[in-house]
Amino acid sequence: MSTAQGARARARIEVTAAIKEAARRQLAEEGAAKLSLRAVARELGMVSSALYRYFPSRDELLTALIIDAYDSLGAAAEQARDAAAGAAAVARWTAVCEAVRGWALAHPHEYALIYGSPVPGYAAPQTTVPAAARVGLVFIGIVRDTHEDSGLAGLAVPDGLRPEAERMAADLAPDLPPEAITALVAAWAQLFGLVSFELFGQFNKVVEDREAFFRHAVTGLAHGVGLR
Amino acid sequence: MSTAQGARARARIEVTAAIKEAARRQLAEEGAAKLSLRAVARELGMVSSALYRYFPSRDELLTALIIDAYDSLGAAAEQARDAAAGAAAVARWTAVCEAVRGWALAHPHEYALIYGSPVPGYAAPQTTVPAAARVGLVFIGIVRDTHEDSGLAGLAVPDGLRPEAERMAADLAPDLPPEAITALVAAWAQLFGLVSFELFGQFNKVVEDREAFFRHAVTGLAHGVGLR
DNA sequence: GTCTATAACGAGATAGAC
DNA sequence: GTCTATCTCGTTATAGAC
Repeated sequence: MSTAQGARARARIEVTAAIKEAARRQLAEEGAAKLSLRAVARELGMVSSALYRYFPSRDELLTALIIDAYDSLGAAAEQARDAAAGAAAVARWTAVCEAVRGWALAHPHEYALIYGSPVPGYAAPQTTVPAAARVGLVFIGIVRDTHEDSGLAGLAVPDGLRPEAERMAADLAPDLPPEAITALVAAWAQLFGLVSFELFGQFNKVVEDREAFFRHAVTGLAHGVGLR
Repeated sequence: MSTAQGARARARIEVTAAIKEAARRQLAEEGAAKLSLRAVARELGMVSSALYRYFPSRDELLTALIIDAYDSLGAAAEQARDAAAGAAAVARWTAVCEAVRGWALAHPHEYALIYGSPVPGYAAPQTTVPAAARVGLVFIGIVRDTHEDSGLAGLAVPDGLRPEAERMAADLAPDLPPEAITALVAAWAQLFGLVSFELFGQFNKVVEDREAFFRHAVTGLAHGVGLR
């Protein structure tokens, strides 16, 4: 009886994975806006209604893909952070940035799903938030280590932004100075600007040696958050 | 006869504009991936085959929308630059950045069309390049003015990036130092990272006072390209 | 209980004959 | 330019296999 349940549970996990895999393939070919349950079912030799045992709606399948993508990116970032554990703060920062870029280049359609244009008619639920936060937390961790260790350099915030900076710090990392959190959020957005421009074709005929360019740019971002 | 031709030409321009307008509405509702000539025709009370007199394919209609969007954004940037003509370099820089953000907030779907995920199965032709370059040229102009006037401050490029920096400078602005062009291209991508994060929902529950945050972040970008 | 398959709905897209 | 027949889609109800 327990083995029967185990087999069923295992089968369920496998089918769920197969559905998501097929959906990711479709994501690459048609884009998120055209993701269709029927096409996924067809590819798997199933009938569309059978998919509803695994995902209650098309939107929930999309949500699962989004969470998987955020988690995969987050894991890549965490792994890069751990692999660079002994290095200086700037080196750890750039290592994580390069892991983000590497993941994006390896998974362009999943990247577009989470950091590209919103899917019309779809609103991501709050369930995606923890997975989405993972990358950011890695960067916060690096800044926190430096803050506690050698301190952060050259950060400032104008008076007009002070309340918002304090609000963000209270929300995201109460142990860090508001100036650092403000710079961090900006650097976070700017990092993904660099990745998106490369991935979405904006650097075509502009930047050729993208790896060197990216490394230099994210080193600048590291300095911008007070790492030295 | 010349009046008849004039009227015909005028009608053609009007219909073309109506088609693009309807297409933009569809862009907002269904997204670029689902832009369909048939739906556009329906909205205009035309038959789909009639549209082919104005746009030879869906892709050409998309291209026209993309060029219009780039031109509209470019014009907004140029206007902001001209309006701030007398001000200091950093103020002119932030004014143009704020115009970019303002345009994006006012035209979110057109922004997604040009700076969001690529449309599956569509590749933008070279015809879009001049329009796409307009915003960038505004920023180059500000940096050039400062370079010629008071000079640029604190720019450097590592040895590994030197050849690429020189290649980019030769391509984009041979009269400017390669360090400045490198910083400028990075700032350009980072600016759109800030705008995209706000527009695509990444700042939800993170940044509340977006205007103040943006102003501070782009001031940092201005410093990053050597403006003081 | 858990799953898959059949059939159907209403809506919309599409292809082709006329 | 119009009409129609045939596709697609998400989703549900239902019946039966395991």
